[in-house]
Amino acid sequence: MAEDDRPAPGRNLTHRLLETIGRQIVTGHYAERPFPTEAELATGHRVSRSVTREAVKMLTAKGLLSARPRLGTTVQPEARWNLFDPDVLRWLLERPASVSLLRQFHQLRRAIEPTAAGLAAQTADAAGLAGIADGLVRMQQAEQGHDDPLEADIAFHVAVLRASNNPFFAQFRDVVGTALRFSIQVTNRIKGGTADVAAHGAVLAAIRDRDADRAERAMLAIIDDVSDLIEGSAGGGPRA
Amino acid sequence: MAEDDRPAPGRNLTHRLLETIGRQIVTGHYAERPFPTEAELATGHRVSRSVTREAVKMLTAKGLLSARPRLGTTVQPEARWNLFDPDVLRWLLERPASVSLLRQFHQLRRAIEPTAAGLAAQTADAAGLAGIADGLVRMQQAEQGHDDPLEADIAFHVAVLRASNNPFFAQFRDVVGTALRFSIQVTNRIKGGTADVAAHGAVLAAIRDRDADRAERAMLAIIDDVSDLIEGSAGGGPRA
DNA sequence: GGGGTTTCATTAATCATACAAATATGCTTC
DNA sequence: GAAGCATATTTGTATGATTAATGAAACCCC
Repeated sequence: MAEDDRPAPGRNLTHRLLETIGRQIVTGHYAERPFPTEAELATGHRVSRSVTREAVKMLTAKGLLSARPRLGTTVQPEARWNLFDPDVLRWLLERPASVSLLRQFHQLRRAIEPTAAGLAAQTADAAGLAGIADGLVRMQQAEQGHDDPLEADIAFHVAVLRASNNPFFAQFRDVVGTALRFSIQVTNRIKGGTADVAAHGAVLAAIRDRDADRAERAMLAIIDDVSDLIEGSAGGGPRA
Repeated sequence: MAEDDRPAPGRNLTHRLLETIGRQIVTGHYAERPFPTEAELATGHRVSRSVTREAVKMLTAKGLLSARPRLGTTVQPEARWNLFDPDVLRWLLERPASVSLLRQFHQLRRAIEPTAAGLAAQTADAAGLAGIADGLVRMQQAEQGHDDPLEADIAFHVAVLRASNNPFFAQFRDVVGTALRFSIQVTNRIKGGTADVAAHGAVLAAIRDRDADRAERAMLAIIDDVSDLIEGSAGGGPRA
């Protein structure tokens, strides 16, 4: 038993078990075999029932599990999972065939980020603008080796989401961060060119000018640029 | 104690407590006063500590709480909440000043749904098309009093999200459903006109024709139509 | 034999209690 | 004052007993 029971670091036993089981579920470990009962989980992972129950309850809260007396604990269909949960998102990356996942990320970014940029142009306050400007500065510094280019890029995009002044858009910070970190792995060293920083600068300029339409288009250009790399060279979909 | 401790129906004690505390947190009950300790929660709600801990763990999983020894349990800043969690979404509606929330919903729908319609036009399979068509039929029947117009409307929009073949877009079914149900309350009886069904029919037609661009625009028209009602008559933002 | 009802076994749900670990707080000491 | 230490508080972990829900099997009546 416990064939995938790597220690999985965490603050306490419950979080460690949460990580272990969550990863197992998302990676399809229980796709065929039935999910164990409370007692089996507890003995299998050498923890008490309290710890087991609390971990199961957390996974239930994230939509991954469902527990009912007599029926036992069962894995929920994937459609019920809270995909925007940071933990679930992280576990998703650990399963194979994730190129399609990256494509889905970018389809989502394509919908969200241009609109967020447009909203930012309409509603961003001083703090919001400062955050975006700071992200751009970091990207410029990264070009000269004074900052991490990936983290700077993420900071810029997250700042735009925040500046939209809509908490729902801000929720996508994890998705965007994950997608960008993941892009690097797949397309292997795509960012860092000067053209890229210029394109980001264009977004900031449009937002500063309160030109929502231009901000949208500028952001869309950035994302399509990456999408093209992912698709090979098949072009970026609709909107001819 | 327990001034907002309505029974809150639920399968079991843990879920009942989850509902009660979750609603209290989201509605700002603990904005000023400190969050109680485990022991206080247990005695205050007349349940055992196990039940309390499991409810707290579920709220932690949804990003609403954070617990550390000696520090106690504290409410997380709103930016950490998993706003797309169906429970959190539902609790959000119970707090006042929700007109801005409705506006935020529609800003999100405006970003998501047109893109989803475009993707559906590109990738929808037979089942996806059938789902959308079924939603449209229900709307037509609702017009003649044979179905609930609100539920039919929701079914249509959710079907489009599903047909996008991107699980992330499908996640927004709760947001869209919530937004539509909520719209009814605020704008009071806006749907049901024949023009509305025709607009939805246009979306389906575009998707059937595999015309992504037209599908996007048709869906955008539907959403902007509702947005205009929400904003009074201030028009729908960018994209002149 | 068929259809409904009851019983039963299984499993999660709940309660209660004990002890362990972490860590702010305040005291003590230098 | 500053550093170190004792202590009290709060969450974390473990365990045993009991209750409630429920699918499945046994059963009974027709």
